[in-house]
Amino acid sequence: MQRSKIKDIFSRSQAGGEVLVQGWVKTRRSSKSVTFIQITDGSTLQDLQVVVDESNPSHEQAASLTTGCSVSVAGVLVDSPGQGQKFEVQATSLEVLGGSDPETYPLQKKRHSPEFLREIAHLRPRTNTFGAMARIRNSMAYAIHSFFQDRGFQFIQTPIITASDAEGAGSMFRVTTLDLNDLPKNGNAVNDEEDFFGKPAFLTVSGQLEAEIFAMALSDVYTFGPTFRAENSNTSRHLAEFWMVEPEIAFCQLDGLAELAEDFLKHICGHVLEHCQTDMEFFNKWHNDTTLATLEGIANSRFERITYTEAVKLLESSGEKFEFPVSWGTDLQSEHERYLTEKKIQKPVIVTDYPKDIKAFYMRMNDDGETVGAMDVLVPRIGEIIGGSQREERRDVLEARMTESGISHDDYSWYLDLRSYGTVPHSGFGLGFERTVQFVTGVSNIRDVVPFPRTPKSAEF
RNA sequence: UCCCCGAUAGCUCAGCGGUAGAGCGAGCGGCUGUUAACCGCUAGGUCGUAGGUUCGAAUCCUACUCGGGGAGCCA
Repeated sequence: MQRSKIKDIFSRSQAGGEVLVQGWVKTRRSSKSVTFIQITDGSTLQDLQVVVDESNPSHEQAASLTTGCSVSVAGVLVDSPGQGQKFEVQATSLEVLGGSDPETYPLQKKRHSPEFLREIAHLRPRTNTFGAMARIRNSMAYAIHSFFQDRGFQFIQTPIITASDAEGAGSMFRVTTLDLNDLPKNGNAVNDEEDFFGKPAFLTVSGQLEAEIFAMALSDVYTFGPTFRAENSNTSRHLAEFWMVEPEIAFCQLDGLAELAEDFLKHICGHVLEHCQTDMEFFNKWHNDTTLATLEGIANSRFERITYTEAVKLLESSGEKFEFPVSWGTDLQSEHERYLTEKKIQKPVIVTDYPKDIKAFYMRMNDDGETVGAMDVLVPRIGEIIGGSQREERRDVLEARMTESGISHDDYSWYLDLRSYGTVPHSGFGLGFERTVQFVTGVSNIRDVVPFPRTPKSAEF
């Protein structure tokens, strides 16, 4: 008989017929005459109840099952007389595939703290929370690809190892094959020529600059892959290794980019609401009872658009007491972003046109000579979820900004070339995948929305 | 990296100068359909690590390690 996934069993319109189900025991409840086993196979949050009667030759074995055992059960799918489930399986045969010593198995049939589960990251996918998280993460990754594919974007694979070391997005991890206990020296300095690539190499902090290369040939492109930041950031919103989505669009200006960012977030939220209903209801019930309403709000509301200058005025006239004072020319603090998106406007806000001195060299200079065509999308709870800009396409202006920022024209001659040969207005943004999963699920710590979190002083598994 | 808080049984926590406690989990027994079942009994701890104060330290002090909340950097 062919194995049925539990998700498919529950999507049947009626009971009846033989089924073969295989999975892991969540809990078991036994009385003298009957044993109930809840099993999960990860296809859905819902457990399947298997009933083993006293008359069944496997009853003794069934009654000794413990949490974590793997089983293969054949039986008849029947309507469940009990509360709590539509169908159940009346077992005809039961085979234990793998035991699970209850004295040492760390998962119990009760709630565990996220901190404890992180220590057993090889077993936490078996929990309700982490299983639901993995399914939603999967569904969101699918939604990201389908959004861009439907719009004719090309998926570009940018390098993970890079020799560019000044992309302006934070400290980088060095990649080397040199013997750290016996470094080749050139005088007092390390001789990088002896390293694998003949020069220093690093893990990428962003695929943006390389994506721009392809946007200047294929028009609309995106990257979706791992990025690395060696910042000593210890917060619930930062990882040293995380995934980022970076579209880059030729012939597109800042307002078009804002439209795309809004459509993109709405598509992801809509997709999750449509395809992950059971898992989302679980998060809404156990983790954050506002997350479903927030997602529906996003899917159905128009994002607010304000300039940085307007945001500063709103904050100054708010009457709110902030720890950090607001003044034109300094970056918005977390508390300012939260005030705007949670209190003042109460939905996602796209803030544009920031002062040039607090933004990266590649962002396009506005006509006022003071601000650049930058764009941040702020959402409740998380703050900045998307950061992007129109790129500076004028070679002379870009060169001046690079000089100002102390960036080598020689190292980035290829980037400048794009402005010499058929330059066009273009724009792009970056979206932190894990922050988006955090936002969607309402899970408070970013370490719990990624299978194996990498943070300062922690790289287990 | 900075500020605040924490670390005691497998898990979640109480105890806060005088010989270590609970709930859950686990083990054993019971229970004719249960819903993270229920009832009874049992076992389980060098109180994060290293120093110090004291007649006596889980409890007070110092340092370190790890974790949480917030901040900075950012996605």
